[in-house]
Parts: sequence; C-alpha cells; structure tokens
Amino acid sequence: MSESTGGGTRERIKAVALELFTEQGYEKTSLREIAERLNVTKAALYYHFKSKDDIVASFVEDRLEGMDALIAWAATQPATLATRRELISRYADTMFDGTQPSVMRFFEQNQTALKSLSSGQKMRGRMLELADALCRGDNSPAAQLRAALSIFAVHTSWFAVRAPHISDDERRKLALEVADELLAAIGTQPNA
Amino acid sequence: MSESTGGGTRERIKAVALELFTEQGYEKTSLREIAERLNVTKAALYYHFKSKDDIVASFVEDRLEGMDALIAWAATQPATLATRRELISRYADTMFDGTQPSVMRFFEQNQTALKSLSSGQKMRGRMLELADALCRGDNSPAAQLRAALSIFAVHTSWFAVRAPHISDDERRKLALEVADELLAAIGTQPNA
DNA sequence: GTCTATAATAAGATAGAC
DNA sequence: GTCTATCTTATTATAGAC
Repeated sequence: MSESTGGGTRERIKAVALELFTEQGYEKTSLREIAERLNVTKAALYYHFKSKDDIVASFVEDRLEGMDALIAWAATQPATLATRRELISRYADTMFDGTQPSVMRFFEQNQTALKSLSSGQKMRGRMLELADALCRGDNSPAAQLRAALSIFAVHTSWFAVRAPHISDDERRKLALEVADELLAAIGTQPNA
Repeated sequence: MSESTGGGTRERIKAVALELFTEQGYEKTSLREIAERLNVTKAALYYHFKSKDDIVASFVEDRLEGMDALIAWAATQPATLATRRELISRYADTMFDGTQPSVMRFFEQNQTALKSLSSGQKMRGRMLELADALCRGDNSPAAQLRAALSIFAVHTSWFAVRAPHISDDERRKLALEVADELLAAIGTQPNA
C-alpha cells in the first residue's frame, strides 16, 4: 500500500502540476519546480510525460469525459426549463467529484495560456456546447448571457464566494438558487 | 500631425502590448515580439519602460483611477437597490471609454499571471471593493454571489456573447437587464 | 524508474555608440 | 530616441549511465 517512491508517481505528478499551474500559472511554473516538489529530477518527469503540455492533457482528458456525458445526455432531452435546471444541477454535481473542480479552476485561471494548447481548445469547445445546451430553443443574446452566467454561478460559488465556513452542500444550493433564477428567463423569446 | 517615427511611441507600445498580452497571454508575449510589431528594437522599449511589468502598470493605472472614482462615489450613497443599480450602470458606462474595456479583458484573461504583479493585485483589490459596494448591507454568501455575477454580466455581454451584429448600446442594455435582476435579490437578508 | 549531464534556445535586462 | 552587442539566467527537452 501507500506511496513510498515510485508508488503512483504519475498521479502525484498530475496532482502537483495541477496545483502549481493553478496557483502560479501554466507558463510561470517550470518542470524544475514540479520535480523539486516531488523530490525527483526533471528527467523523471519526462519518463512519465512526453512534454509539459502532455501533463495538462492528462488531467484535462479526465474532465472532458464528464463534460461529454453531460452534453450527450442534454441532447436527448426536450428543450424545457426543467431540462435546463436538471442540466445545471448535474453540472454542479460533477463539481463535487475528485479533481474535477480543481481542473475547472485551473481552466478558468489559465484561459490565455490554454488557447495555444489543444487540450485547452477542447475544454473551451465543451464549455460552449454546455452553454448552448443551456439555452437551446432560444439563442437570443439575452439567453446566451443568462446561460453563461448560470455556469459562472456554479464556478463562482465554488471558487470566489468568501465564506470560509460554508459547506459544499450550501455552496451547491446557493449556486443552483441563482442559476435557476437565470435559467427561468430563457425560452421566452423566439429564435434568431 | 500623424505618427511618423517617434510620434507617441510610448502610447503605441502600450497599445500593442495590451493587444498581444490579451491575445497570447502576458508570459507568452516577449518584448522581442512587441518590438518587432513596432519596428523598433528591444532596447528602445527599455527607454520608455523600465521593465516588462512596468508596461502593464502603465495601462492598469489608467483603469484604477476610474475604479477609484466609482468606489468613492458608491461610499457616499445609501445602501439601497437604487444605488446598486446606478453603480452597475456607471460601471457599464466606463466600459465604453477608450481602452478601458480592453484593459478589463486583459485582466480577465491573465488573472494568474497578474497575481505576482503589483498592478494585478491592485486591480483585484478594486474589483473586490466594487463587489462589496454592490452588496453593501447584505454580505450573505448569496448576496456576494449575485454581486459578483452582476459584474460578470457586464463583462460577458462585452466579451463573450456571440452576436456579431449587436451594437454597443444593445450590449449595455442586455447586461443591465440581467444585472438589475440579480441585484434586486440583494438586501433582503440580514448581515452575518 | 530515476539519475547526471548537457544541448539548444530564448528570455529579460544593460552598456555604450550614434 | 533608437541602435548593436552582450550578459545573465532560465527554460524545455534529450542522451545515456545505473
């Protein structure tokens, strides 16, 4: 059991990289720094990953699967308010699982750096698909804005609301309360 | 008139840097690249600015003044819904002036990189002050979330709403419609 | 699976001529 | 106000021993 040296080194690299990339930024974090935190050398990193952005790809891929499942499910549902609410609720649920929230925070904090990485482009594409699914049937600018903000509501209640003693469940409830409000105003306008 | 060589070189550097920093990211954009776009050398840049982050400071300072004025005004007003609405409306107005929106976009796109820059810390501080002003009298988590989202509403309608043929005025109207909705639910809960 | 050593490159910044 | 030339330091990445 447990991780002496060599245990789940690949996973440990992913975890440390995700943390440092989020705190300091992708470009500002060097492989030397990651290696030092793990008490290994840079060369050891290159045994597990073929490049710096391959590390990013490794944890972004995990998250993409979750997004795809969500988007696929939405496509099978009618374009009603009930569907929109269930969709954002399911999205909020994914923010509880394992490293998923950390990956989203990393994504939000490194948008520009990720523009030139294919993992970043994929994530961005999925976020747009989710936003589209949230305002399906009403693609007016107002609906697009509300859909985008309902996603922000979930992220913001996780990352930015300054209330140290609030529980995960309360954050979720909070986010959905505001998101539901925003989604309720979608669908009342005709398509463009 | 016009800009042969030497016209308003300092301003031209600011403009090009702001554009490249926003498009590609602060860390990824080198002084060499900025110099090449202006058909000067790196050394010329160092005549006008003492360092790379001094360029950032130069356009962030401009924007900080506008933020300070807004925050100071808010402090003189009563903590009512009318004040909140007027405040977000005035904030939206500042997004029309000159390079102000570009600076905010740069800020949003380079949050992590700006963490270690004093200009970035100042901007972040001002955004928090603005958010606080928007939910003064009700610092519940729900109010904080709504205040933050009302700011996002303004930014998102500018930067992210995919509607190519929409006018600035329509974007402003859109943002305030959604922001007003969010702000209306603030103030109904007691302070913590 | 991890190491030492190093290649290859590019960055931010400075000195001093013009 | 802009140039050439250079310093210093860091980076990503690879080769090959153990």
